[in-house]
Amino acid sequence: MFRIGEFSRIAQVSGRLLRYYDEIGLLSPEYTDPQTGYRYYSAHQLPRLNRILVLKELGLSLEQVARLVEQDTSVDEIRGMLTLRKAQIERSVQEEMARFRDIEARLKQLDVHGQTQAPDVILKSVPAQAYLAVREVLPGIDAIQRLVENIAAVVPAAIGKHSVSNVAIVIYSPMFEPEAFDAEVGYLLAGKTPNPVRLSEERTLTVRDLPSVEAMATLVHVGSVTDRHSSYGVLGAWLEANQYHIVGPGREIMMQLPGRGQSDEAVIEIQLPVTKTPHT
Amino acid sequence: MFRIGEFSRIAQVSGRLLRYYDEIGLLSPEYTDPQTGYRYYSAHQLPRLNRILVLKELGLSLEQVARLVEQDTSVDEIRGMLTLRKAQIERSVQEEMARFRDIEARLKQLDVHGQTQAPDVILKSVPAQAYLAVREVLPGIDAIQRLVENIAAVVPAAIGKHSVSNVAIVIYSPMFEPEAFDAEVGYLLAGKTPNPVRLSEERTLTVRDLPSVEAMATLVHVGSVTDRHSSYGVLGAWLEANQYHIVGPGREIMMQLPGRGQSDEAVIEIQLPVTKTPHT
DNA sequence: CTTGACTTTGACGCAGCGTCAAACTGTACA
DNA sequence: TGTACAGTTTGACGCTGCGTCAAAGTCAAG
Repeated sequence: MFRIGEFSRIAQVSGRLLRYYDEIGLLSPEYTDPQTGYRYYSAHQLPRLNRILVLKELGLSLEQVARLVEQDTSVDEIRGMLTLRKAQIERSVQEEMARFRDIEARLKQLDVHGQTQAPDVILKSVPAQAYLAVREVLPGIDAIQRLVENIAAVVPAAIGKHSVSNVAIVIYSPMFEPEAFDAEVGYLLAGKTPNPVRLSEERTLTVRDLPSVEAMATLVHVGSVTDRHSSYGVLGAWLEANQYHIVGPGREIMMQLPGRGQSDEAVIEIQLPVTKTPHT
Repeated sequence: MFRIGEFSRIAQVSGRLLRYYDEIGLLSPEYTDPQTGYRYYSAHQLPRLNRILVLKELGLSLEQVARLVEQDTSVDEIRGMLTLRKAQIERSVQEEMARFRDIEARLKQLDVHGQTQAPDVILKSVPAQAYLAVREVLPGIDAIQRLVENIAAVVPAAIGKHSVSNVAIVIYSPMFEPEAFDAEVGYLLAGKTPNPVRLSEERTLTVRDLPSVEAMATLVHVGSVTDRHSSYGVLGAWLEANQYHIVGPGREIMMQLPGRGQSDEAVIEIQLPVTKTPHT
């Protein structure tokens, strides 16, 4: 019989660990003196402790380890837990390697451009959204901008400030036709769905539904509304580097409209629906 | 300006996270109402939040993230932290893959033998140890066993129970010569170094030094002293599976001597010094 | 009997929030 | 103008697996 100090030296573990395992019932000393509380371990408990240690090193939780070291655990259950853990490891290795590549890309960017200020791309899923908008083919980006301002001036007043959230644009035309934008412009809705809003003789905003998107590569553009292309460039580079490609119409959410003084900074979240490119 | 709820929906994070980041000074709202404590966030804070989120996803601690998002952090420091993290990831991937292989081996063992009771191999380093022993070439395992019993009966009484720890055997002959064991037998010492002990006319135990070993593959054998070979088999299989090979004399530490009733179970830790086999 | 090495229980700390709980605030509607 | 309800505040505990004191009790040697 060993006292806790000697036993811990033999097994190369700390006394605190042994006390903790006793506390949670994972490994109790063979005998505990009821007077003094002193713990006495036997050499026969070493195999159990060792098994606990190796299972723990495999990354299993102590709760799982506790199940596995009970001898009444069926072989099937053991197999199940190990198989599960194996799958977890596979996933975590994949994730770690993705992080690794991401860090490498950032380091390369640091070396090449010396810049640390590129906006960050975030991959997220967005839910379906009610949308009060009008779809049109517009002759240029400034036409869109005027329409946005027009809508921003009229709509909140018409249906109540509290039931709209942000101005959003959905761009259906391929990115590279600057002369004929096929786009939807309008407000994302927050509260209950309102009636259509007449903007002018030719334009009426109606309620539509923006579908949910599982994987949306997004980035927040801050600055002038006219130089969004740089942000699109960053997004495009990210897609390429991370093996994604575009699978639908992009969106732009105007988190903050530019001030009328025209030099005020706008904040726009650019969103592109994507899927993982099957890697060769 | 958004209140915390809307801002958290926009950024796809929980309100609790935003409050926590405020608390630790990582991201504070642009304005906090001094009367009510209400937090008001601006769209311009989204890029910072997003940067925090991606850096966190890279596995950096919030403390590190806090450094990186301060704009007065030098490019070199950023490079250093990312490079460090990259190295960490490499290590952790290696470890995960080792665990993966270990689990696979255990699953295979489950399938083939249906057994869950094989003793567990533990890799550890052992420190140098004072050792009171005699070295001899013995004609067989039972001769060793008798010598062990002889020593166990004489030595503790001679130099005091408290200054010895366990009987140990060091085996210098290659494992496969059952007829001529070149071995050291004696006691590991705990307290101060004693004088030599005369065991019989021909045999005297002297104090030596067991060198420290960095990597020792160990396993605890429980049962009869005569069937240690099965445990050696397990150890050998482990070495092969994990790409280790033996680089020195093995040891056996008798954690628990067998009872005189001869059927009593002994507990022996078998130790083999190893190094990693360079993989092709 | 004293001393010094060991051991006991108890408590806090860690990282990064999730998850209540109790008490306020803001606002839409009647 | 009152009220109901949704949103917000601070505060606290929980989680995982122990490491690290601290104060108080125990053991064995001299």
